[in-house]
Amino acid sequence: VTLPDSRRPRAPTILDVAAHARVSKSTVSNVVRGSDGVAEETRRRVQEAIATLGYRPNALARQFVRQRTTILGVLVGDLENPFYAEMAKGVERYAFERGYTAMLCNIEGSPDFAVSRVEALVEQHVAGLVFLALFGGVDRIRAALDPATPAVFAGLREDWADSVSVSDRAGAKLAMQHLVDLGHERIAYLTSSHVEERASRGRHAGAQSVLRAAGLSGGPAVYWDGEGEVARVGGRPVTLLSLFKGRERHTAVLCSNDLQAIALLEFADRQSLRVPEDLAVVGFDDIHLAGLARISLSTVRQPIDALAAAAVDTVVGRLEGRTTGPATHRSLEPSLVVRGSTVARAA
Amino acid sequence: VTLPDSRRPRAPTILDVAAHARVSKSTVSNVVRGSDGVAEETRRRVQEAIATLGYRPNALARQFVRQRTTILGVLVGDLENPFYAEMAKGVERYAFERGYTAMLCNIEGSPDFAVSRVEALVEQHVAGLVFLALFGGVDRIRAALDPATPAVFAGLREDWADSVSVSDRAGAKLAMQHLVDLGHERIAYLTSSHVEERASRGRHAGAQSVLRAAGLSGGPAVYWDGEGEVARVGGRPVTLLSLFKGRERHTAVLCSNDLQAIALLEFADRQSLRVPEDLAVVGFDDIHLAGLARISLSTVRQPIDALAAAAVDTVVGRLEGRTTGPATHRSLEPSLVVRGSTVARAA
DNA sequence: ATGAAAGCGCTAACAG
DNA sequence: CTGTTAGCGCTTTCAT
Repeated sequence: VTLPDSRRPRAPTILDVAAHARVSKSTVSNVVRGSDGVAEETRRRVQEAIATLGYRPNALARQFVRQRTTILGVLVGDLENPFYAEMAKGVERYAFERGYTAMLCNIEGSPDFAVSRVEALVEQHVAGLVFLALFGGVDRIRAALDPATPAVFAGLREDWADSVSVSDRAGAKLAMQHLVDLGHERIAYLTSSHVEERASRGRHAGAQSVLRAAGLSGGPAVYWDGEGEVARVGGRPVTLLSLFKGRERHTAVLCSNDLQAIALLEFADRQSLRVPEDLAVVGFDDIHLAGLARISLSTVRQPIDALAAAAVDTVVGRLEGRTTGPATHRSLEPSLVVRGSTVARAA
Repeated sequence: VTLPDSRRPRAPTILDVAAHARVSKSTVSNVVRGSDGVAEETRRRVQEAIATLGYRPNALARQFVRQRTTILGVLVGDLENPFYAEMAKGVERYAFERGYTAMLCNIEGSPDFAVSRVEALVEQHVAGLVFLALFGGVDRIRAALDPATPAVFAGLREDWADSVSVSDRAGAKLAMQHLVDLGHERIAYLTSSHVEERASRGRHAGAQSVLRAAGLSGGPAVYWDGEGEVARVGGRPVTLLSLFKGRERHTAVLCSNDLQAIALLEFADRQSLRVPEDLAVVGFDDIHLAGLARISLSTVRQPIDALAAAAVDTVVGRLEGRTTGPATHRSLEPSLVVRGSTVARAA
């Protein structure tokens, strides 16, 4: 693939352009960077030289001398989760529009992956970081971070850095109130290790508060990873099915994300539990999938595109000096999308 | 966020380490790069200095002097399509395992996006490129490419560069033979602009050959973008429904990818066409989604993880000089996954 | 408005 | 085995 060195003509440098245009390399640099204070006539000559030589600035050299890239590092929870995929897509697009290239790293829910990816990104001197997720070992992550590199959390919140997210409490409340309004009295909150701790706690708290206000009793969070028949309540294993059988059965569930809710629908189908008659299910995120007729999952919608846009805005604001000072926290509004998993469709 | 320059201590450089260890910077460089020919004792001293100073090699400087990065550029068709998301995930992981960082760019099915992303990647001097998709304007893409940067196509084939893919013909044949075996006599081939031309043609050809061999008549490819009621056959609009109604109705469809097949299931549901009784549907890719009980889509499975692994292997092979010479083309085997969209489940 | 010059931190010959 | 040296291509003062 590579030609022998002697035969491959070196790409033209700023020096070649300078010679061709009979100016100094500083002037060429000024023209290339669009700095003002270059005579119109000179600028023209330089641009002509650039064109005829086919000069392309060497990004590596620029990055080196400035000790800064125009790369935005993006930490993705798991690309297989459409929520992250959609967020990642949005972030990539907005970043590109603003002149940054996105470097997506998939941390697959693993703290070790997260740390190694952050280290790689920092080593690359990325201009900024966008976290779409964070699992475990916050200390190790923070240690790997360069304090001069702005970071923003999108779709989740950490106090020590900028963030853009929806209120987990508010979202969970919307969902819970909907279930309570439908007459459900025993409603479980299902979460999993794939959902960030803090987000999950917020959602649980929101759920509890609605239940209390309605005079109903809330239970502890139930952990279920979306496969197998066994869940955990307060660290003790219980069969998932036991939650939905017997006198004390739950008739509705709020899931901590759509993927889990869909897995629960699967489970219900296998167990011949009718949804929504025997079991109402609400998810969280509103991934596209949730809207398919065959899934038809009621869920709490996160404004994914707006989150992505705001997150990019936030880091870029720091990078361009428009924002300084302590961490900012923007909160966007969740909304409820009612579908067939809670309300039987009119036939 | 940034401390005043005077107060932020410059990160230690190779020179500081050299001074501290009382050796020359070349020796430090040799130790850092793991080059042999360094006395054990010296190596120890240097490593100690590195540790006490907390020295971290400056990747930007290295990249600059070598005029090469360890970044792999990855062109993704559309992250919202789980097929690409799963591929991207695999590529990122395998690349990282081999010491490369992946830079994912989403081209969203647009030629302009593709060109601009490739330009950005080339400007960054990525070590290699992995194309998971390619839409239109191949010439513009090739023009933007640096001939010294190896590129590989994963999941699709282009003759002018390395590729790893499954045979579209073989895959389509598996699917078609399945439908023919089930007794279907009028089977449509549905494709869309989101599927690469070449792949789509291969799948259509495979489908046709099975139909001919069975003495059945194949038709032209039907274009449908997954939404709306209107499709196009040979450039002329027809209502999608007309394909499935009347005496000449098709009783089965082979779709060019799973996402389209799922959209077709939606359509069928809306039109009260029963699947598989009135209409059998086969997809292509076998994204996870296809296996959900509520979707249960029969499909042609592409070995996504193997494709990703092989693709990374291929570029890395070029980069490390293990492969030279003309473009290589690896072909992996597709397989058929039969589910409820073609065969009614036993009750 | 333009030019001269000093690096940025590292690699890679080449000498010793 | 270790040190010396010459850049890589660009940005950025600082003179002119």
